[in-house]
Amino acid sequence: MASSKKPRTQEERSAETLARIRRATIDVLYERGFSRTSTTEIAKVAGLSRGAMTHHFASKEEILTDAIAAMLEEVNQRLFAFAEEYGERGGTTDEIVDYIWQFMSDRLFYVTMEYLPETRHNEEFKARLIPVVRRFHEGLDAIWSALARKRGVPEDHARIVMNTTMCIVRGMIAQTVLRQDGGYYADMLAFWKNEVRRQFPAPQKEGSS
Amino acid sequence: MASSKKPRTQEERSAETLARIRRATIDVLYERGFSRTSTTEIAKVAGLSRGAMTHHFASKEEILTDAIAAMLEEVNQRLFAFAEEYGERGGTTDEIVDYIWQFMSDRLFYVTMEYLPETRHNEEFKARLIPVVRRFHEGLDAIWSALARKRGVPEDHARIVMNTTMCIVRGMIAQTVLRQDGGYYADMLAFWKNEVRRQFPAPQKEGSS
DNA sequence: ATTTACAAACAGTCAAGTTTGTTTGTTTGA
DNA sequence: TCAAACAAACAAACTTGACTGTTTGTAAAT
Repeated sequence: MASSKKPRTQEERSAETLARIRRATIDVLYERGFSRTSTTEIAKVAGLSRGAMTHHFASKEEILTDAIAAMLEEVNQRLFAFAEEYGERGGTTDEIVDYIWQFMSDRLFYVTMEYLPETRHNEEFKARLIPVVRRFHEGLDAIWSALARKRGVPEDHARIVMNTTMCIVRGMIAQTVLRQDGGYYADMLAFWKNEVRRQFPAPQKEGSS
Repeated sequence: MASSKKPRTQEERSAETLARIRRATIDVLYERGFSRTSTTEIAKVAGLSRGAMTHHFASKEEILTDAIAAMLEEVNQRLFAFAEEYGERGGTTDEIVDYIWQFMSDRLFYVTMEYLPETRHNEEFKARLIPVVRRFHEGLDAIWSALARKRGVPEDHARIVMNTTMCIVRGMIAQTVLRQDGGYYADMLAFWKNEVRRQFPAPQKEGSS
């Protein structure tokens, strides 16, 4: 019975364990909710002992903020990538709205709703998250600024439309918790896409109406 | 040291105590957050013993759902009252948006954000809240339907604009938790009021553009 | 190339503090 | 006198942080 485990460097072990903890934390947050999220459960989902976690993190709060920050950073990566690709390609406004709706409703904002209220009651928690959230908004800005330049729309105005879009999507996702009705949200999204299209007139072709 | 307490009927005592518990529950929920809301704290804020609460409610969950339902019912009352008064008077669309923003950001949606995620993980909780939330939306519907009839706009369309407005407001309030910037939200609200105005052309006068 | 010493990574247990539901006792109104 | 309204104490269950011990990798010395 030779051990089938390949030897890994300490750094690799550490990095992988941290990743496991982060993933487990977000999973538990999403599936069980903030008030039910215990370090015991996180360790179980991560397949680790609680003692191992105390080696990597000093407190529960540190585990949470680290996991959330890592999650947002990852979203940022994808956001900037999309912004660059989109800027070169010059896509439609509909596409942006769909993209935002998609990645927000795919767990991101549900997880956000779990920890967001905590920041109202925990200054440290809030202080730790504000910088990553700022970066998140820079990522969004990159997308809409690219669009604004292409369409010759003032960036200030683009920013307002962007922020409004984000708020609509947040509000819609919040509502999905108590109201499940696909058509309802589809109608609203369609309506909003129409409005955004109006705000960003297409430069040459692609005007469908 | 004669007791200065006036004798009250059992029903009065009971009703007042229930009201105190409800108020305290919402207060604690708003100020301390869902995960920090304990029955001990609620009792303290209500100025009651925990034992007294167990007489009125069988469980913590019952205390919470009762308080939340009562809060929403009270909002509904005001909503329907506004709808009636507004319908007779025939106010502006700006006014509606302002009104919604006002009562949503005055604690209502902050409290909602505290308990909303819980409904994702607690079916009983959710089942108890869905009917009151439905009534809440009927109240909103009453306002916008009144407007739609006055302006000769299809009610379906009014409903979409209404729901979008609600979602924007929800999303904005959620964002205020991590971003405080009065001007930012003022600009967005102004932009949105403009959009709503476009969707509901004034019947005769009051066209400002 | 081993051996040896050390630090990082991990597991498991314990005690202190909270929280909730229950139970028992007391006061107030019908 | 009886029941509702309230108070207070209790027990069981959780959760967290701290502490102790074991394994795994690293690097220096032989």
